[in-house]
Amino acid sequence: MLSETADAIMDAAERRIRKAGYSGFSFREIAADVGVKSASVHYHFPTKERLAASVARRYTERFLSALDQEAVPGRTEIEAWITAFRRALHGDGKMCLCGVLGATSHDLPEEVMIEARRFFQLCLEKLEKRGLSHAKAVQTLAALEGAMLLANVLGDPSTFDEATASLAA
Amino acid sequence: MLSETADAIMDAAERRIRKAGYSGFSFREIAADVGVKSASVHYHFPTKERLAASVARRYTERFLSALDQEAVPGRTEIEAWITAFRRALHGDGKMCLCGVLGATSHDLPEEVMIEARRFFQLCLEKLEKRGLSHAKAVQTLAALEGAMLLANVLGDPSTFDEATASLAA
DNA sequence: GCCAATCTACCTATTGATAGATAGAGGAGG
DNA sequence: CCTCCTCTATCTATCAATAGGTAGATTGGC
Repeated sequence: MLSETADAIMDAAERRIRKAGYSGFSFREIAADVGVKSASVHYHFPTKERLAASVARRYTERFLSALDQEAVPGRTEIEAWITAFRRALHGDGKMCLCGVLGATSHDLPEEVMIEARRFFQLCLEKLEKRGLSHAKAVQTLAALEGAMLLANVLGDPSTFDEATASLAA
Repeated sequence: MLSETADAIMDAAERRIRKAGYSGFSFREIAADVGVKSASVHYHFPTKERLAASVARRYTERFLSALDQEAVPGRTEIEAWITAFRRALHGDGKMCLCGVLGATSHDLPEEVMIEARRFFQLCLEKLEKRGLSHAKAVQTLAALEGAMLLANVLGDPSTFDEATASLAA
């Protein structure tokens, strides 16, 4: 359903949003990344708000499905979450996309804010479905997002492992 | 040493950065908030980079000194940290300023990135000075920043208390 | 007179977005 | 096979608004 170009646009937008946030990327930058003109980006995604919202929704879907694939026998549920977040951290985009968006939540266009919030709501829902209390689910997700933030700002990926070490216990 | 106007400029800049990040505010917006022209903002802070870096440094100083004031008898060290972060959350700016900046760390001008990183380094140093292991310090700070992020994006301040409930134990 | 502080006015670059032209693919009908 | 039409996807060119930053005049207190 999505053309090759639309896919490449979303890839470029995801990379840039994870690095610089919603107000830190432009249509022309995305277009240059993909190798087209900015008008072509508008053809596939009429507004910046819609582009960012589409990218956030795709990110959420991919993240939740990646989580399912980390659930292997002999590994606790929380270990699977740690692994999934660590993979997101070590990919070329360093931060969680919805973490970056969520940090400036009060300045986002509505559509984008809703998608960012949805990521966290679905994560909590999933954690609770695995038997965690609401409080424990919130604590786990906060610890994982905070660990990514610290690793990012300190420029040291091993900080993520240190920060999440006690979660598995 | 700092004029009244320079102070008001930093106040406005801090509010806007906490809401929208480094690329989410402009000299003209700050000027309008304060009630002067944008050229006057440039007079006090020649570049955007220097303004943001100054704001981040002041935020760090204020935060660390606020921490000291939360250290009352009969309250554990970690309870003081939770209280200090909760105060930052409930102020008009919802997120931790250095948390917002740190999320887009890889896109910041160098001076600003250094100040954001410094906030986290000093926080860790202080936690370790109170007897926490490095790992425990990292876990605590990650949990607090993550708790702010979740409360912010979910639009529910009580999430912060839920997320930090187990830290005091 | 001097100096800090503010102003008006402007510069160049970039922003998100739109209009309109163009090129090519794929049918439909003769 | 050929012509006409439509649709998709891209382009060029442009818009008004806003960005960060600068030059130079003005104001008012010491």
